Amino acid sequence: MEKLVIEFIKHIRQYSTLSNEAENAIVALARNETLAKGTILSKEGKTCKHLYFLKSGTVRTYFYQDGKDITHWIYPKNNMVTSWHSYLSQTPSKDYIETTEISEVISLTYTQWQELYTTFPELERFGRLLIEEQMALIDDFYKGYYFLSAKEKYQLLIKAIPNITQIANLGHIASMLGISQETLSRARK
Amino acid sequence: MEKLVIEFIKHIRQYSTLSNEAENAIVALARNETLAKGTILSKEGKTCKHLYFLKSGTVRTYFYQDGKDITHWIYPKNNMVTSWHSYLSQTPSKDYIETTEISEVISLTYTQWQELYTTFPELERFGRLLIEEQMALIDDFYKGYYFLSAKEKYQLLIKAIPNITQIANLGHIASMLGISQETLSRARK
DNA sequence: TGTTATTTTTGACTTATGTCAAAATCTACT
DNA sequence: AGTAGATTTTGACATAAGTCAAAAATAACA
Repeated sequence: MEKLVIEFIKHIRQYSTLSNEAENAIVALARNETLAKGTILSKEGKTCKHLYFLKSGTVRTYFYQDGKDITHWIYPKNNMVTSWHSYLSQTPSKDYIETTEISEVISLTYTQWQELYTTFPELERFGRLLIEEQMALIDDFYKGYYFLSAKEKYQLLIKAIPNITQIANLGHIASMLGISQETLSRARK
Repeated sequence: MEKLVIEFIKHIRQYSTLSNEAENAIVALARNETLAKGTILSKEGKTCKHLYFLKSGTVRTYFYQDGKDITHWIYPKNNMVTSWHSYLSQTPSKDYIETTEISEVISLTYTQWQELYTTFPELERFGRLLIEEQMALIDDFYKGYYFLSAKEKYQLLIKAIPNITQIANLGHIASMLGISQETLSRARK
């Protein structure tokens, strides 16, 4: 089990150089979990308190709009996952986060991170670079998005998450792209 | 002119406590400019090197898709502005940034910020909080966006930028929302 | 291996929004 | 104030994508 945290440390090291003290602090605080398929990590109305590192498995974030289940994003393994708006502003979430297959996650809470940021500047750097990366991805992905046809949207997603068809079903992918399942089915031919 | 930098310092102070040394460093590096309407701050193909604080005026970011001018976002005064993907990754931009009226901006370069981050932890905190705020805004704004009707999209924008009709014309707003100008014109009645 | 459940595809029809073009309104400058 | 330019609105029509429903394909499981 402890091995999982080491994977997370390795991940952080890709962003910022870690002192031994910072590493020890993270190892001491991090929670390791192996989660069954369908586990809910965060739900609507609750403030998302955790920032997760998904070591293995797949996670889907979704919300309900007019009673319909809309996929927000699908996260393959080795990604940082949370309900960004809720986590960053510590206000109630509109999202659900669920595992769509058996998954291993390492997590710390928002409060723990705030303390780590103050104590270890190199972790504050990690925090900054992490969000910057997410921001750059989003800024790029959605540029001109709504002027694309259903087919072009699908192609863009394939480029962003090549194995998306292996880790998510059509309905989830379609709602993530903002198109109907039927249209997506027709588009990919 | 120097007064402008003070406004920027005030802005930073809303995010992080500044030491005198950090404040002096920013004052020494910051560039103040008053820009005529239509000034291009960054263009397609070039790497966006500056992070701007828009003290007064209005800025529009846009790009070309199939030869059409698509507005990415409109920034009212007192906002931090840059071409996020290009600035954060220091790679060539797809965006243009232009003032749509006479504007005052204070700016530092990406390189300057990297040095400031390393020297002053409180500025690294500012950098982190700034990008976190942007991220939370985007995450919230676009949630379920493409399942909204033209009218609902417009209402969402009004909520995000109440004075948008004063600072941008219909065509710019429409392309920003991903709808045609005609549809927007009909929707807002 | 047969049966049931789930997911994906296909078909028929509807609709919101796009496109092109012209008219109307607003804005700015001499 | 009057003219030219830019912006917004209106009209007519085309079309991509939505919806509802059923069939086909795939996966799950006894």
